[in-house]
Amino acid sequence: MPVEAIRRAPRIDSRRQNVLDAAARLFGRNGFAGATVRDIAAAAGMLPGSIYYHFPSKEDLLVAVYEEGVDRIVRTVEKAINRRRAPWKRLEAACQAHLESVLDRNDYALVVVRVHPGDVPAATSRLTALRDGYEALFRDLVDDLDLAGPARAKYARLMLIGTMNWTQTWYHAGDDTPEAIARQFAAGVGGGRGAERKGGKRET
Amino acid sequence: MPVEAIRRAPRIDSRRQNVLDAAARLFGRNGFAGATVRDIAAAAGMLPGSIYYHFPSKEDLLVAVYEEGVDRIVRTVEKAINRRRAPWKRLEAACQAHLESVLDRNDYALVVVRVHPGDVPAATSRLTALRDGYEALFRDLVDDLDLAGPARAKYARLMLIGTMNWTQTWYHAGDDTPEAIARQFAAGVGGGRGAERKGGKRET
DNA sequence: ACACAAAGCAAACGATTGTTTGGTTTAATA
DNA sequence: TATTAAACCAAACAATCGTTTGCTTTGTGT
Repeated sequence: MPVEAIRRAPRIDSRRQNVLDAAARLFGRNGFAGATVRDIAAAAGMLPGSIYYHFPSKEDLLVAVYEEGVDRIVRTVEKAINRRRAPWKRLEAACQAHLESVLDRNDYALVVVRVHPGDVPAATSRLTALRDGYEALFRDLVDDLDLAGPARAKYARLMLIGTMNWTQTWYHAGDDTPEAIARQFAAGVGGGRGAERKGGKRET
Repeated sequence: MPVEAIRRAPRIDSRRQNVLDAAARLFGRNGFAGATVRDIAAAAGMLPGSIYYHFPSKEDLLVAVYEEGVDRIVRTVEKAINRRRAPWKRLEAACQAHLESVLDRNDYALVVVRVHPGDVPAATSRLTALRDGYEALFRDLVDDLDLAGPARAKYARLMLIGTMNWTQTWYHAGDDTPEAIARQFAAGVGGGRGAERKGGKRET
């Protein structure tokens, strides 16, 4: 019986999640280099040094936030598309879910969108892999459409992801709802086909 | 006659441009907070303090780079579209010019794409205005198309700009040429209409 | 050749950076 | 209640940050 097995139950009110939330907020707003450990600690209600009880370094903290960010978007999008069957509706639902994550200023989603994997040299490949894993989700969605050729599918996917992640630079409250924007985007790559008509029938 | 008029001719080999180039390189690669004055000075071949002979602050240096960045893209795009007459060809040429600026790792273009106006609080409105001024160029191009309604025109513009600026996150050497990508993008928002066929006739 | 401004060096400034260390509080277990 | 690990504070560390200052070099017009 290993010694490590003898452990107390962790304290209920662990503030690790507070640190993660604060870090997500500041990384998402100011980027990796622009957010300081002191800012994060203050936002989490503790002193700078206390951060290092929960995470061994600033970079590890960023990776943890990034992982949870990808995890949240994946879960949100998967839940949205699991309720649909028609390929175009599934894509539209995925776009809407993604856009809501980004446009509601969801801190974790902003980190994934804003922080470049290259900003953290020691974790570049890890962050890239996470991002690629998420985008594979959209690859499947787009491949299920009946687009004219694999090239169009590839670029439809790239256009959608790029377009959606760029919304944070121009969107502000009062603009169209994420739902309306998602419909426009999906219709955009659809090119007259697909799900852009609200209650319309399918094309022949 | 004002005293300031009595000035010598500036030295020919002024290294102000070297500083700008070095700053563009590092701001574009590492962002504003991620690039240090020392790095920039070293890349320009001088000591950190010497930067402040040419620019009063790091923020002013960023603004200068950003201005030149916008200026370069505007000139490049305008030159590209002035040779075309057909609206779809003009849009396609503009996209190609923009993409070449970004994908050839043009340092100045990267700064405009990467640095958020909000990263430099003292100059946010200035940078936003510059960016908006450039995007107005695309507004005109898209409005000249015969898209179904102003909403579609607006989102076609947003999709194009977002998509193009996002390419830097996935593009690497060996991928399709900027020309091919531009054609795909323009065809994407065109939706079966427009200039996606290479030597094709215009639609009726 | 001389004067003078442009351009840059050398060296430091105080502030802030990520991080470490040792001690202290808190709460759960036995 | 005594024990023990979890969780955090308090204070500092060396390094690096943007920036300033005083002095020197470089080049150009007269």
